Amino acid sequence: MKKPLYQQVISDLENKIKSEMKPNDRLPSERQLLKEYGVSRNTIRLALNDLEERGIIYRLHGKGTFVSTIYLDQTNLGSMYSFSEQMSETGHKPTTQNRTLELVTPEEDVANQLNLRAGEKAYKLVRLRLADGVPLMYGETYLPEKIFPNLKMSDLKENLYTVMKQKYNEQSILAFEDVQAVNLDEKDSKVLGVKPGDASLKIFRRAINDKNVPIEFTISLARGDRFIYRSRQYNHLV
Amino acid sequence: MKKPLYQQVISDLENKIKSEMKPNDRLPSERQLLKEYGVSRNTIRLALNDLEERGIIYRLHGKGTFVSTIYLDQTNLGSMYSFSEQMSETGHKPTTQNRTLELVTPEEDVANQLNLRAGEKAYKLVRLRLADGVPLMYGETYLPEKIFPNLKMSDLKENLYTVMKQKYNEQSILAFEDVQAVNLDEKDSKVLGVKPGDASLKIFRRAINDKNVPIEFTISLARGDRFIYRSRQYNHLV
DNA sequence: ATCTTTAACTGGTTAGTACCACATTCTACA
DNA sequence: TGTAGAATGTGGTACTAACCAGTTAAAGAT
Repeated sequence: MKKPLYQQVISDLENKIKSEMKPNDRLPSERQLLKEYGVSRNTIRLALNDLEERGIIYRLHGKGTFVSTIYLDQTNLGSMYSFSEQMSETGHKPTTQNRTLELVTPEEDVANQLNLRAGEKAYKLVRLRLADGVPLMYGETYLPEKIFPNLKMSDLKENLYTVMKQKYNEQSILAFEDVQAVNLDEKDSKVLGVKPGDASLKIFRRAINDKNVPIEFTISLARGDRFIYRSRQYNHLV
Repeated sequence: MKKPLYQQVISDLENKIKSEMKPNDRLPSERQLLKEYGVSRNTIRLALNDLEERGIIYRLHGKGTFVSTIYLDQTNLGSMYSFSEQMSETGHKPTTQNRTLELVTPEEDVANQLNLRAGEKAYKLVRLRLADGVPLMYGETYLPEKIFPNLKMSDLKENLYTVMKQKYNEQSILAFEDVQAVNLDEKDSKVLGVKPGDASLKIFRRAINDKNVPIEFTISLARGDRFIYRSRQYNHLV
């Protein structure tokens, strides 16, 4: 499985930027890059578009293409829609401890979030996420039984979203996330390995599939000193 | 001032989608669109890229291009891009105290976020936001002088984004927001009217205009017990 | 010397063509 | 009557070739 050309250019430029360049340094012009890599300008621009979109570079008409500043700070871990992906991207080794998986009748608030009727059950999955071996995030995930029947711990060796897709052909198109700051209590602070009272991000995530049916509800606690929630907002007002 | 072709295609497609199409409807194929609009495939793909990036459409290799589900639901508030709007929608009376506005040479990290060169100045605006008279959020906003020359306190009777648009014809298309949980120190806790050590959301916002030029950088502190950061995540990963 | 013009950069837009990879349908062979 | 395979449609990648539109610095005129 060989990568497309422009993705190779992306990787290469990204590495060079990371290792050899400083913020606001100028990159070679598009016409120079085209010669260096032996590809067309189209391909170069595809690669640069990607880097620009991800905030790694910025372009100024008539002046050139430059290294952004935001890129370097490693602490930027991004929003949590896929913990493992984001970790890998930022060069950290992500691990997940699946602690418990049980079939429960959820509390009313959780049931509401999942549009469950009285008595309908859901799987409750408790996970601890670590980066480079350090606890970073603790999460309780609820998955409706009617959508994910017969879910097993052994399924969860894979990424959760992979399991959803492959075993159940379910996929989250849209997720709503609410983020709140809380002071950790004794118990939770112990789990995350910090002091009681330390600030923590509490993230509520509600994911729905393409038919607007809720398929996941997760409550997470993330260490305030190590986790940054990142999102991007588009304003298409026109 | 005539728009580029592909932007016309974007507007036109966007209108059609809004007025005539339903979620998951299929758009004409790229090769059909190319004939309809009398432009090259390159141009069509540029337009579709934009719509895809903004979550309005999604593409499936071999199958076609489709209308996303998210676009319809009007609740387009996304996040905190406009404090006042959001508050009104939730039924609270928002007020803003503009405390200070001064022209400063920002620290390096702020300068970097705004892509300012050494010595370039920015307006620093300090604001306190209240809901129903209770302090809720404290924010420092930096605005590049070269983009907003001659900014005055009296301009700020209006909503900041209204001023940007009307006085300077600037508009933020995309904003990156990083959200972190912190424990408040003595000073900040006093401003927000809570106890030192209380958890708070620290929000970094970097907004750029349609030319990818940073036009705003804001650092906010929001009361953890009263403020929830809300966002939505689209996954058309397939 | 100073100002104006021009030339030579930069990224931005557009056209046209070709082929690849995935998905579906139609067709021909067993 | 199936089933393998071809044909056709979709988006994805890639190249070539121009020209447009800002920016900067060199060349020229005053």
